[in-house]
Amino acid sequence: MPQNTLGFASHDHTTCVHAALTAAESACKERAVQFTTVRRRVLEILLENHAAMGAYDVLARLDAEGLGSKPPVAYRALAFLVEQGFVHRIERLNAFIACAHPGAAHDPAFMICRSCGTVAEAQANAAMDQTAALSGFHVEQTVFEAEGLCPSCQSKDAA
Amino acid sequence: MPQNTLGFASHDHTTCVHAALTAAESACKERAVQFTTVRRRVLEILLENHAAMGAYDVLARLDAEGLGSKPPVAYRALAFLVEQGFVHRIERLNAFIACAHPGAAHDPAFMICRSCGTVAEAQANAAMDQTAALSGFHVEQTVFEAEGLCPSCQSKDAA
DNA sequence: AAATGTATGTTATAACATAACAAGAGGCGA
DNA sequence: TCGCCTCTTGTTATGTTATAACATACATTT
Repeated sequence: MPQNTLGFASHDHTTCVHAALTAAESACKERAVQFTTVRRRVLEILLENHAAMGAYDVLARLDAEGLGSKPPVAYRALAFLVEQGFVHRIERLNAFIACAHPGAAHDPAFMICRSCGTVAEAQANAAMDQTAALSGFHVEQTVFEAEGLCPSCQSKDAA
Repeated sequence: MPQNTLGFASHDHTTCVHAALTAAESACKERAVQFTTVRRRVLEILLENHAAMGAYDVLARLDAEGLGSKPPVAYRALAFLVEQGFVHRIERLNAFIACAHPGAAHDPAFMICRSCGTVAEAQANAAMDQTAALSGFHVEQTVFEAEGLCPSCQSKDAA
């Protein structure tokens, strides 16, 4: 079930950011949870360049804006955003990235370029479920990450 | 906590440990790399109960046996074993587990029980490669981990 | 012995993450 | 209004995971 890969292609960024924020806002209203200043700002920071950022990188930004300076501030906002599905955690990098498919139910997969650090989100298929079902394992969450070289870094390698 | 289970089934543990050590030993000979005391012992520790262990847990064991007490000792041995394919890293748990299919070329997938902590290794299919190929990404390594409930913990849940 | 390559020992610190408790802000019923 | 409840944020302190950097040891080759 392949999908588009925001990460390696250019796009209309302003529209994309706006769409993501709007989607998050309305999802919060619907679920009766609060889209507070800190939470909103963290999502905006992650959306800025679609990069995977460590919790402490996010925290540094918050601190610069006077929104909090202690690790729990960042971790709590990130935990909220991950819970709500607006942000994904990249285990391989101990980092976080804004969801590229806001609103859609999904089982994300990531392609991580080891050279430039770009992370692209794709749609994983249900491959794991099959395997798991055979052993009676009940899957609740999946981590599916590939590390390698993105198209642009492959070209540079060849040069 | 199930002990001496490979995945979610019991097995002939003595034979399994012996096979894994023998396979590692001959692979090292073939590749002209050294299967030193520390490296061998770390693999043995991980094989003992097929559990995923943190680097510091492994280090505690090494320390108790006088084989080293500082983090780099454990991390270096683990890095070697991962490089050689005798051990896998579980990103989700920041932990390490002995390979359940020594010698076979593979692309491992893991099922992690959030209740009892048991980790089972399965064979991943090439699902990611397909998805990645469409975007021109060159996959070098994959992380494929599922978290959920193992058969035995599902039963307990129902009770 | 000197040079080389690989492995180990050690110090120090970086990087990532959370427990625990205090304090504010807002809603809501008595 | 007051008191209560809940959610969020602020802060201290610490726990956990990981690596850089440099020193030493040990075996092999020349």
